[in-house]
Amino acid sequence: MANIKQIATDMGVSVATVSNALTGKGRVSAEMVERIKQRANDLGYRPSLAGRALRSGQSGILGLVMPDLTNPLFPRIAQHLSLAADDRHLGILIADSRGNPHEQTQAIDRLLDRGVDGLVIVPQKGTAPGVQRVPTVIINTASDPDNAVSADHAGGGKLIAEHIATLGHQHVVILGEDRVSEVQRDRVNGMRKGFQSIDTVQEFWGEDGIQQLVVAIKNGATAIVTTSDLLALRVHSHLTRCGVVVPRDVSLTGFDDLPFATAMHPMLTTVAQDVEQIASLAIERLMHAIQGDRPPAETATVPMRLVIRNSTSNKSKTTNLEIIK
Amino acid sequence: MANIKQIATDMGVSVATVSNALTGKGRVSAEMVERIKQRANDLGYRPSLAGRALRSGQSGILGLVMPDLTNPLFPRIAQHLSLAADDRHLGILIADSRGNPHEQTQAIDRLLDRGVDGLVIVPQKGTAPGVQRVPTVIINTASDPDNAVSADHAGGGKLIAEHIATLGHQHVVILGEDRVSEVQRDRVNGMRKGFQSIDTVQEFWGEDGIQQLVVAIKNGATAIVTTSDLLALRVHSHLTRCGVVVPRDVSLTGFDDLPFATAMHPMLTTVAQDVEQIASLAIERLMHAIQGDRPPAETATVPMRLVIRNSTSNKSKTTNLEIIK
DNA sequence: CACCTAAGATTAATCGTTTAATCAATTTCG
DNA sequence: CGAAATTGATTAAACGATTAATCTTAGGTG
Repeated sequence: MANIKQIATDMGVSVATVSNALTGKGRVSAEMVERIKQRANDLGYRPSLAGRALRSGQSGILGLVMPDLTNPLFPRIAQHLSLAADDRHLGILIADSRGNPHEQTQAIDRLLDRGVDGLVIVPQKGTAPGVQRVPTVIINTASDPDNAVSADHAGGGKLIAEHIATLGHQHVVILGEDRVSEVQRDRVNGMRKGFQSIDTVQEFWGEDGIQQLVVAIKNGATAIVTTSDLLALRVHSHLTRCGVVVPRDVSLTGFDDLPFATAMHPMLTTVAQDVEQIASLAIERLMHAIQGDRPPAETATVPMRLVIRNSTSNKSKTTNLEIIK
Repeated sequence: MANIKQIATDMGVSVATVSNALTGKGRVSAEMVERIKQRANDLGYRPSLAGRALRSGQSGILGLVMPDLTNPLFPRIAQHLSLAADDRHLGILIADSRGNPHEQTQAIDRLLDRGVDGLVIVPQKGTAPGVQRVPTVIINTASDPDNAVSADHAGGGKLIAEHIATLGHQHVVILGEDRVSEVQRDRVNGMRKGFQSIDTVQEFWGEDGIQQLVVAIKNGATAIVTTSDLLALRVHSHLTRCGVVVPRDVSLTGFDDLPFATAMHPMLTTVAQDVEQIASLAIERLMHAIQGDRPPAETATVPMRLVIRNSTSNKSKTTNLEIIK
């Protein structure tokens, strides 16, 4: 591996001159700069980031902590984070917090030990990682007052609820996945706002909730609004098994716009996060913080986008339908 | 940040002694070791990986190159790789090759520039990254002769085909996603092996292939065997729209056992990769190569596992069914 | 012409760790 | 008892880059 000393001796100058020429600092004659760059290029010289890191105290690496790497959102977040980081010549080191808060702090510590310059944390449900030794940005915890970037989950909930309301539904059920998750609660709260003008709003949670659906439909519910696409797929399966047809008998919505949403039949009406903007905002804030600028303390909220497909339709005419089973 | 020199002056010894005490090398009295460790602990000392990396020439970081971070397999690979790496105190740096071969080499270069000790590459469809400056293991290209770890895609194809054959189907169609992908071709080849005793085997590819399905079914096909779960979900949607009921009218299988496979109705019969074993094998080989052991040159093949659910059933009695549309 | 300035380059320290070479003191053994 | 071996510790170099301080030379100025 070619290093700076190699180039220096080749050109008969000091290492300092080479460093200055390559980084554009200090005073080096234009001609010398040119020759040094040429030589560096010929040698295929790549600066040692280890040497640089040691000297500068900065590793050029950001850590990404996810509650669970199999989280369906992880790929997209990772991808856009990675893209945004590439632009700034940063690397992304990943860590899995394996679904429990204790491992989460361990994961953070591992990254810290590696000398990451900053941290992007998607926190475990119900946890709020405290302030760290390095600049940190939290993703997707709307209620966290600290430096955070989040999709506007409440806004998204409101959006999809209003869509349902506009279609004329008067008896709806909100189905959440997990009460512990702040994100899910935010979504549900937003939905309730969007449903203010509606006669009957029921709220169910989890697997039990799915079981109650058919009864609710018998009692007149014409729309089911869920807090996740996976949940919606599960509901769709369950309803199909029970002879309920979406969207003819009941409208159904998801949340997050996962890849399979378009592969379903009917294609799922859902609400999408602008993951790209969230990622670039996160990196931007991190960079500011790393460079010592005081970051804007408030949470950055990124609007969600309603994606209307075929799983929602006007309120069906028949109020009570014949349910099989 | 506490460093080794700090501890040294605190204890009135040389930095070398501290280093030796902490790493367990060299000769230090047991009592001194104890005291130094104690002090290091009190100070919350964490060795600087940058210093260590510079000195040793090893960064303790592995690079993971994926064809596309949104690849549905990515989360699981990343997770298990991350776990296996943690055990060995290694970090995982991710890079996205953004779907094209050119960016793939760029991604590899970026990781190399960062001084990764090894590379795990899940290659772009149809590409075979050459030998790199650092030990490298390729995942999921069964035909690559070099150091590679792969699920036994052909074996998996054979497995699922035999399952269909056992159910009595005599007219089947194989549906592939993309001809360019070696993995997909391996799967299809395996399927053909499992279908040797069967009367009629048709082979379709891509979106066009989906369109031909209904005609094939009209002509007597009773099972559709696909090379991916996502494709199967899409097929299922399409067939449902056409009034074909799975598995009553036709059996359907996927490949990979993605998370949504159990959320479908019927739950998808598919074949699962043992991602955990692939990941740990990959890391293991990488470690051997990094430590200079000559690695086993041949490809490590990890068997796949048949996951029988509800989307497959015995050949239906009616040979030709009335297709709506 | 003497003096000051600026350009262009060098010297040497520094970041934190590892490790080969060395040294002093103690123990072992013929 | 003296030589040799062993133990416990130190010294100093090295890894590759950055950078403040310094030096040398040439050009400009009064």
